[in-house]
Amino acid sequence: MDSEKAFLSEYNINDYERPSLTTDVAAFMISTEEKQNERKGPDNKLRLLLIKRGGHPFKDMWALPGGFLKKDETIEECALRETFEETNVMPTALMPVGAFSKPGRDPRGWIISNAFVSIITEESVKQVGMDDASDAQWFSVSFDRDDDGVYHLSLEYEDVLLKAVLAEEKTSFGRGEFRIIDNGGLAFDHAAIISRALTVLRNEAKNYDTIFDFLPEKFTLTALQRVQETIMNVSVLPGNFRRMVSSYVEETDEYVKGERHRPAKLFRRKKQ
Amino acid sequence: MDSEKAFLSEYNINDYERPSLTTDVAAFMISTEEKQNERKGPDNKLRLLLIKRGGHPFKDMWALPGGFLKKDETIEECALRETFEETNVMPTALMPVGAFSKPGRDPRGWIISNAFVSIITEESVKQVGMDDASDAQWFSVSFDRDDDGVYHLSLEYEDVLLKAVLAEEKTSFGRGEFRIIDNGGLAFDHAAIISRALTVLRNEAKNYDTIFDFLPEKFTLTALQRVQETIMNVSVLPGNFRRMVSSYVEETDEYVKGERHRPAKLFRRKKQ
DNA sequence: CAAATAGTGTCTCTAAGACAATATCAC
DNA sequence: GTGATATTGTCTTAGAGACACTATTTG
Repeated sequence: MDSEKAFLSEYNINDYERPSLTTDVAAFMISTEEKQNERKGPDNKLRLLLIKRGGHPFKDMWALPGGFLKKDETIEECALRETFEETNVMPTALMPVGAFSKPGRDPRGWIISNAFVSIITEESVKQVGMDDASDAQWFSVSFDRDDDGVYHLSLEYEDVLLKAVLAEEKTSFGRGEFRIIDNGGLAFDHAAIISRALTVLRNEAKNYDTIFDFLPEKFTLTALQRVQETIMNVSVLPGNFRRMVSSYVEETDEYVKGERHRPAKLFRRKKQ
Repeated sequence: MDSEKAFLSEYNINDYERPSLTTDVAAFMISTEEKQNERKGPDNKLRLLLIKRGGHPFKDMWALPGGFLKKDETIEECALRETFEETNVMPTALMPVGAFSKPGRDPRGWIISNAFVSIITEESVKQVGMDDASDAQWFSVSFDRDDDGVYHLSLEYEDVLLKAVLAEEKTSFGRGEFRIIDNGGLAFDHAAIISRALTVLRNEAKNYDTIFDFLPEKFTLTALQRVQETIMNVSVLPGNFRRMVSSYVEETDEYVKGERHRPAKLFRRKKQ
């Protein structure tokens, strides 16, 4: 096919106008709040990694980590690289959330973003050791639909409270699209990206397949249950939960001792 | 915030190297093959819309409809526009499949594609009236996993037979990624896009929510069942299917008469 | 022993699969 | 009537929710 070679040598990609392409990453973690009262187990919270923007636009507002795609990398590689550069946290798992392309979503111009959900284990966060004065912080997440069908996304870190309000527009498929009513102090359209990311995460957590990424290799079934409950914002009876995940995990012969109650056996994910 | 205004007036997006962005659309239809024997109902086939490439690269090979994103349109609008321009078919529903960004996927250069699944009703195809000599044709689809875990994608239209072979690479999430072993005559990485699109479509069809988009407003339950069975490549007992979709549909008082058997009541989708 | 979590067993309810039986048309 | 699909009902089974009960640790 010499004519194909000839075509390609003539072809100049710069003849056409092009957008910029970014990735944004909604990195979630489950944090274990240490016991506030004696004899009580830990409390779990779903947390989202945000960075305070140091430059324009949206200077000093909070945003998802992410940045511009470089040549010779995939968007997944870009998402990992940017997250690590900006927060020092390296995600272990990435899941696509979708593309955001509405004209005007970025005041700098024609910029399309491909967004991802990622999952970080508490272990790896502790290793990084996040500075309180850092620009990157873990915000606790709450996301609910009120009786009028309006969604409220609240993100909280120490004395910073971001409260965004969104409406869901039905598209031809079941998959809804979020329209921002109040961005609550979040940069760009990140309130909508976060809402969609949470929806994707919850949908995925139904399969008992995603939730393992929040935990270290060996874990107790109770820890696994707390992860599930925290993501889905539901509560399950322990007996039923154990039955439901039983086919996804296998025993080890190790135990967690030293707690003020019966030791729990450690499990690991079963490689099907 | 005058400093933000100042920043934006200084900002020149052309200072950075950018990719080109395209959309590709995997448009599916269920075709009703007319009865080959007397007294027998119609046979259904899942079909995919492909176009024969008129120019380089991959000249004369078959590809998904799609094209470059224009300024001031969303990627969804681009997907609809390009599909209509290239095939004269206007999709009624679009569902995102993901972004394809592996370097080298397009010989013209740095080009990222966002792919969609779309669904076309047989009705609207008949209205368009597709020419046999046209560059756009509906290929019947078969997609199966053999015992070795290798996927075989076969697309057939008259005497054209495209047989692609793919492997599934597990990613950190459940969602697999398809690697092309043999593109079977499909342009670019479209064999992988089609495989992923079929996976997304099948996953979605489980909800009894997507399948209505394949049919006109009023339909018989048997027609609905054939759609479901064709997409999922399974067969269901009629009684059970009726029970399962009963909450998604509502009766009309119209019937389809003139067939050689008991007339079937027409149903419509229930607006929940 | 008390308090707490770990872990097991069982009842119930529901949704889905199998299958049988009846209904109504064209010819 | 015959052959076809339409439509309804019932039996069975698998899985999830509710709940009660036992086990094992620390203080």
